[in-house]
Amino acid sequence: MDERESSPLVTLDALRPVTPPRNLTREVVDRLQAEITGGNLKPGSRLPTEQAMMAAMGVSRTVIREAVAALRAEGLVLTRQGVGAFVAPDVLQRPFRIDPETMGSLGEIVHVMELRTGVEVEAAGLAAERASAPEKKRMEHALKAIDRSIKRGEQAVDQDFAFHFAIAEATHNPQFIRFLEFLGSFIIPRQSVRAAHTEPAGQRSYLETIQGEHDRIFAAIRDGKPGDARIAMHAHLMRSRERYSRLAAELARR
Amino acid sequence: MDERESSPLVTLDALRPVTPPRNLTREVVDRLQAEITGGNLKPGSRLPTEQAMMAAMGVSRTVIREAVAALRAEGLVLTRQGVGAFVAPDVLQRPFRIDPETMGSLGEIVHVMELRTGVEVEAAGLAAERASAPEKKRMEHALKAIDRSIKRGEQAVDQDFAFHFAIAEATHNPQFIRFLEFLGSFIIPRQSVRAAHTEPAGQRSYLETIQGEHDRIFAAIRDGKPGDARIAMHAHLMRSRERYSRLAAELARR
DNA sequence: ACTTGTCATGTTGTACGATGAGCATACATC
DNA sequence: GATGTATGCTCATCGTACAACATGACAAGT
Repeated sequence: MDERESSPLVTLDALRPVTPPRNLTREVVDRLQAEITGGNLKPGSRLPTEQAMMAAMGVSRTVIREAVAALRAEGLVLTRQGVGAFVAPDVLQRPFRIDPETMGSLGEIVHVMELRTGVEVEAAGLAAERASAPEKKRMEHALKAIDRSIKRGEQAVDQDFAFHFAIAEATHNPQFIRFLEFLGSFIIPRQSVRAAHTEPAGQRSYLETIQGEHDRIFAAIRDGKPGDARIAMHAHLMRSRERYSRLAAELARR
Repeated sequence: MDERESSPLVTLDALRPVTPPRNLTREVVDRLQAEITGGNLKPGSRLPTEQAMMAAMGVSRTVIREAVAALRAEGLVLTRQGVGAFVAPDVLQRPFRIDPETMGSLGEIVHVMELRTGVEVEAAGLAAERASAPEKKRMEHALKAIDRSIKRGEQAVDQDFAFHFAIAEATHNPQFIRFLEFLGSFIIPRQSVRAAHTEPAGQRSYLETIQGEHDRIFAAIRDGKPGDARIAMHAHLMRSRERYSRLAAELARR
């Protein structure tokens, strides 16, 4: 019996990356955050002074200050020079996040696409009400850029996004622009999955079908028909969603 | 002519809270963040050393360290003692935030409501496709709770939200639930403005009108009609938006 | 009585020096 | 080639000092 084969250090469980240790700043952030979210430190209330926290936690002022800077960046705390640090009044207003880890699952991608559908349908309706002539021109240019990309045998990913972005801009509502930018971070995995499952000839036909849908969306916006724009955008995004729903179902069967 | 009446300091425009100055840490955070989100500092790439940044920006190491702590808290940067600070690999996947400061403006409230419209319209359509019998029951109970609150002379704020929340749950998509929770943080100012501008008798009539709209939404969902659900929800939220658009226009004229 | 000015005290913001801890690389040894 | 050691670099923490800001108390003026 070889000794090395029974050593626990040779098992796969041990041979994985070592997690870096937490530093003191992280520890202080977590403690203060727990006090805030746990309700012991109410919105608007004043945190202990730096000196008091130093004494109570046994760390230097640097660690306290860096922790407060971190909490400030997270929007949990406001500081006023000469006065003190305070729990932010709107502390419960946390950001909306999509965990990138969940985007590895096709089912989760579909969920995000459903959310996107709602936002983009409403954007199309608002754009039809509000788009200026230059903004309509921009959409038209974006459509032409998609055409050119398809002719070159490319997938028109960036150009596709630019078209949708132009619609968001035409809403004259910065929240739509920002939300689409936010969602833009999560579009890439979708595109790569598309590339992986479509043959070149079928892919071009597919892209041209999508471009037809784009044309219908644009026509409704150009002609100032919000209802038509919504319907066209909804149909366009519904088709993409169905494709991914089918993929998700196939993978679930494996 | 009294001198004080012509002094510019007596006008309402000057007599508002003075914005505290940005500190150096904030300045450094914004600069580094711009480099990261602007693409000059790629995910995984190493930031300049603390000494280099001190020299380049003309600030002390304290300011640099506090800025890096803030960026770390926002997930943009990872630090390794002895090695350096690095742009986080998944840096482009940022949270979606609504700045609470902007919610003091009625125009911005309308923007957020427009975004919410898109999400809730799609949620209503999906709920009509997917709601189970218990979930429909939950919506029905929520409607009854609104009725009871109105009869008591209350504004049914929480009950109203519960009805919309039940719809989001019936989508079987956690992103809708999470987004509505996220938006829930911003609903309160809307409710308070509503209270300030409606007389008691008109308010009850208004709430009953809204409840009629809720009934139409619920009927479409219960009967499994996604198109009708979307139209009813859109009409419901459009009316709220128009009210606030009118308020914003009135305030702009003052 | 009310308003303005001054001063003392407290608190955050910034800067700097020092030491320790962790990491990567270079070089020596086997 | 593998292992051990030394060195230099960089972040983490601590401590001191001064600047800037804010608040409250008290005095002086009207």
